[in-house]
Amino acid sequence: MTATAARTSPRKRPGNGAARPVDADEIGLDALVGHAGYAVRRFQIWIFQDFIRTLGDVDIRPTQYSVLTVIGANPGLSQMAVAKRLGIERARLVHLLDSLEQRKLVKRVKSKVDRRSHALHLTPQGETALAKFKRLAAEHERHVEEKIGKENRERLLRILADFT
Amino acid sequence: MTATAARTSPRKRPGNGAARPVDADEIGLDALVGHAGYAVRRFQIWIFQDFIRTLGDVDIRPTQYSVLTVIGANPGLSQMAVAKRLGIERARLVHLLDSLEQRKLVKRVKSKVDRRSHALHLTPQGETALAKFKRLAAEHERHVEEKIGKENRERLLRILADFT
DNA sequence: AAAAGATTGTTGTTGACGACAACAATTGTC
DNA sequence: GACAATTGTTGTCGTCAACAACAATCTTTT
Repeated sequence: MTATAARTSPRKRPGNGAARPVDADEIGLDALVGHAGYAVRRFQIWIFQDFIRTLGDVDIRPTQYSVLTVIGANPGLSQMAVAKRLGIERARLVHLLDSLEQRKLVKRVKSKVDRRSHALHLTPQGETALAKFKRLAAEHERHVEEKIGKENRERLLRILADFT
Repeated sequence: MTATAARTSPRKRPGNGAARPVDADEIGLDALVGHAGYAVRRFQIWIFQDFIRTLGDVDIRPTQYSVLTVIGANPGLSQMAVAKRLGIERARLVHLLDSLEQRKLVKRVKSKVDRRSHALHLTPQGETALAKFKRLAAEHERHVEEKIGKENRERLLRILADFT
């Protein structure tokens, strides 16, 4: 169908200077409810907030967690490799690593193969810290299950598997 | 299971200053692949980029589109009502409306019921423009279908329906 | 081997966005 | 009428993506 069919249908009180106080959820979203992007955005906000709250005591944000996890699973990676794999700008990764290195979780080792690049490694403290982070992240993941349901979460992971 | 079971398993060449150039996608994500948040984040980035590109000619970003859609479907709403409904900070909405009002798509009408608030309306040009935006947004939505599949998209919308 | 081009890490800028805090004008409550 | 709450506004701060520029270092070409 063409879009002319999607008539907007002003609900009520279309007037001009009305603005009677509306009851919050009686507001229609119209075309928005058919858009995956809108639902995904709202969900992502929720999920990130829960992650940040759940990992609040250890002060680790989602992006930091993803960087630590990838380095932990692939020691010796260059910054470029990590950035590409996670879809982060290499400029942004610089600050992330600065922070993680100050906290003694990661160290940059000058590579001898390519003296431009740094080989990234977890420090011993980084390893034990990451283990704790993973425990908390798993707890966060349980919150997701409680929110959307166990089977829905798995369905969602399958649907979006290509994007990881 | 407890998290100690999730042993990280450094893949190969764990040494210290290695950093041999890796082949991009042979990098393991480890724990990340079990996290809904990571997949959702990557998907959201993809979907927003496609939206921005598809609506690039008319220079409309996702948030602007959501604001226009809600106002179009509920003329006369206050800024507070729109902000609450879309989960936007009212402070942020001020700038969004400034921009949309400069482009003559929206107008703020001083409410006579509550002289603190503004009743939001689309201008005539705003109406016709929104119709075009919706057409383009529908095209973007088709891109999503091509990417994840028609039935997967519907499944996803059902799963995340509560967040809209 | 020297010159030209590409890559890596870094620094900086821009703009969208969420979170907060403060404020004037106005409304609601007691 | 005094006092608290709400609405729009302005401002600051920190996160994040997108670029652009740069020095140091490979890689390729000749």
